[in-house]
Amino acid sequence: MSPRTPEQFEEMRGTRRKQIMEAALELFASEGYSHCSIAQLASHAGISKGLLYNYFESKEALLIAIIEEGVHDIMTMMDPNQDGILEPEEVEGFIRNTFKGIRENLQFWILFINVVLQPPVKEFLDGKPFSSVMERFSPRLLDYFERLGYEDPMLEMITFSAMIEGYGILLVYIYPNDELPLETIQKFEDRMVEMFTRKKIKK
Amino acid sequence: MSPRTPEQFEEMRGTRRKQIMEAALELFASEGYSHCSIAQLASHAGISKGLLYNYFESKEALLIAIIEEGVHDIMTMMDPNQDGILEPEEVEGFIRNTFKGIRENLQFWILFINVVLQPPVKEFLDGKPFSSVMERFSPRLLDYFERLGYEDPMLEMITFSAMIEGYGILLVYIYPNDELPLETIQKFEDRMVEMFTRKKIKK
Amino acid sequence: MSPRTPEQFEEMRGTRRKQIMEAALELFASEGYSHCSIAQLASHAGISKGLLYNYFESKEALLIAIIEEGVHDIMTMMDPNQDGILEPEEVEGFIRNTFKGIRENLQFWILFINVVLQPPVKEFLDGKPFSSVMERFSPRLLDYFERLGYEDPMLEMITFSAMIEGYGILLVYIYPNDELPLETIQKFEDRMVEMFTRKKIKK
Amino acid sequence: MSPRTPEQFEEMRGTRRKQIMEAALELFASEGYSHCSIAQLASHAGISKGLLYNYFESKEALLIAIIEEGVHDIMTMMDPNQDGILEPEEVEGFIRNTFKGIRENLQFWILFINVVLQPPVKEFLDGKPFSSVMERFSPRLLDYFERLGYEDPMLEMITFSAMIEGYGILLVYIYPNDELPLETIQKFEDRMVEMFTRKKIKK
DNA sequence: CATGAATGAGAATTCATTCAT
DNA sequence: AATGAATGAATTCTCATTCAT
Repeated sequence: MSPRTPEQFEEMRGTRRKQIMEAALELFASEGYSHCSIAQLASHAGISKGLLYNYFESKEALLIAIIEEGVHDIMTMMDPNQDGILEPEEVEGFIRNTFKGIRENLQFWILFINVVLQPPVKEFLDGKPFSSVMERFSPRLLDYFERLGYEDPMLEMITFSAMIEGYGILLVYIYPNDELPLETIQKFEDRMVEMFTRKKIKK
Repeated sequence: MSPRTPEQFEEMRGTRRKQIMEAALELFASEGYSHCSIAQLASHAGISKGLLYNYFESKEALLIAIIEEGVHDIMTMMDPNQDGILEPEEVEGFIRNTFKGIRENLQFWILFINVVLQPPVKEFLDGKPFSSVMERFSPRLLDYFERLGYEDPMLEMITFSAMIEGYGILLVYIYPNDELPLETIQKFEDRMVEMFTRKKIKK
Repeated sequence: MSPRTPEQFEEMRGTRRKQIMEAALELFASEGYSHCSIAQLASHAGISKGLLYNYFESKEALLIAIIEEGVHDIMTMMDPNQDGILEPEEVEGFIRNTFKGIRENLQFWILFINVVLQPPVKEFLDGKPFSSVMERFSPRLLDYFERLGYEDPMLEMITFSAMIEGYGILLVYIYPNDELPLETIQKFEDRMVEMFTRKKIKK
Repeated sequence: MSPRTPEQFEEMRGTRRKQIMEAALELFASEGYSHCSIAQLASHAGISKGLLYNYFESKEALLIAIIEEGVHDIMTMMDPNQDGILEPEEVEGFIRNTFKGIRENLQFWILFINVVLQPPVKEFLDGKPFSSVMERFSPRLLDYFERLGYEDPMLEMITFSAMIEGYGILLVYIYPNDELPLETIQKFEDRMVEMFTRKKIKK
């Protein structure tokens, strides 16, 4: 066997890392971060405790890596064009993509809101580029509602945010096992699009 | 010095219990349940570790007691008439009272959603009369939207629930320090009342 | 109500003390000394923890008091004439009384061997007049077997002791619930009497 | 430095386990189970507290492991041929081996009777193949005495058991420091052999 | 790279004993 | 005399992290 090239090593590392993160996400989401021991995590990933530390500095670092990656994935899905001025089609896209993202990464979403709502864990998210999915979006949304002539842009933004977050909670907490009819979900999306992309005429 | 009467002891116990629960709620909400040690809890309540166990069987039992009391308080506030058929005025009352309840027990609310979203902790809520604030309410809401002629009662209920939950999340997570203008909150409430208490004419 | 006389107080104290000791004996014997908490003991005696300390300095003091009284009772039963030279009738009496004593105070006996076999607890028995039921008896037994012409007095004493102790163990450990036929017990006694009270002719 | 093989790990574990059990036996026997703290046990075994839990689930599990092994050793010594019909030579072997076993594992024997006599601890021995050293032996002994023509087989078995148990107690409790002359011990054994292996002629 | 034995700080919990009333 | 709330030291047990091999 010829010795592996540096690139091969690098790729192996990447694969392993991915494998650990996936296993950890599963466990974190189903058991809760605090209840998972390193031993459990390692065994669930099929490796030894020592090796885990070869890839992640600490349990918390592993968590952060998972969150960062997940948020990045979702953010990417939400809005590829992050700098311009929002147009109704973009808001519609945001709504539909967000919902799709939540549904397709439900496990991650569970972990995310768990983590994000834990007061002491919140800290390490501060200043990070993802501290909230909505935060970077807010000013542009406000501006958007303003331009479209909504009477109270702030109210619209609150309603918008609440409906997005509330939908996520519902999915995770009230209907965790696909109990929500797809048709209803579809209608809920349509309603949001309807509510937040129609030009208003100020009185 | 005559010995204390059983009544005196009873009163002492009641006061202490309250005091411990209040201190614990503060700490749980600000630090997260897992991060609070018994030592911290006791010291924050101004008592010894041992005494805490005189009042609560375990850390978890303390948490449960707090949740039970809090849920009871909120439930009481939401709907005193729990059995009849829902009328629009009752739904309006429910909306306004729920919001009021959340605002006035914000600390409890923080703890509640934290707990309720932690997978392994969720279990001990199962079968309890409050497993979700909404759960008991749902069937009557469905019936209510049906009677009022809403086109898709299920969709209405989902929207309703999502807006309530989402509002709670917003308050706790996005605007934890009263950063949300009261006026906007007021308008959000009004909008919900408007959305869910107007009789519809089915096509 | 006329105030109680000092004698009445004294008697009350005595009664209470007795009551506590009896309750404690029950619990110690059934649960084991280490597993009984003061709270359990007090509650089983129908009094408060504080009052228990009014009568006994400590948990250990309570145990010692029980042991002392029990040993005294058994010793009294075994041999009222503690100083003279042993005669066969006395040895027969000793055997029969010991067995009777064990049977009639089985609960105490359980506690006694438990305590006596616990290495660290043994200490506080050292130097006490009862450190072993047999100890004071041994020299006189040796002398007795000598006088009766037994070939090896030491062997007889060992056999004698072993049979007494072994019988006690059997009763407690192997047949704790009166499973041993009275007839067999009777014959065992008779055999011991037969073995240890017959004059021997040295070769 | 190549990593350790599973076999190496296995061997390390075995050695450590043994070492911990031996240290614990010493301490349990000399201090009493209840009085030994995990800290003491670990320090006496020269390891950290945590490591002890790597090998034994709990303090009680450690005790049970020790008892099980010890009983197994003694049982093996007592009677390798566990199923056949008893012959006098086997009974003689049993007597001599039992005594030898007790003498050579005196420390274990001390722990064993301590444990076995503690009411609440007794439970975990129930149903175990060794609940009493004698228990499995009893039916065959009864049958044996019957066949040999002893007048009251039950009486013989009781006497037999009592002398064995009593001897053990004597050794531990009355003469813990080799104070009993070997010669006397020898004679006691001979006497038991004499008593229980001579064919009787029923009247 | 890979293992899991080993550590030790810290967590929850127990309980004999004290003490104000 | 009587109560049980209150204490805090000691105990059992957990687990993230290190390290020799």
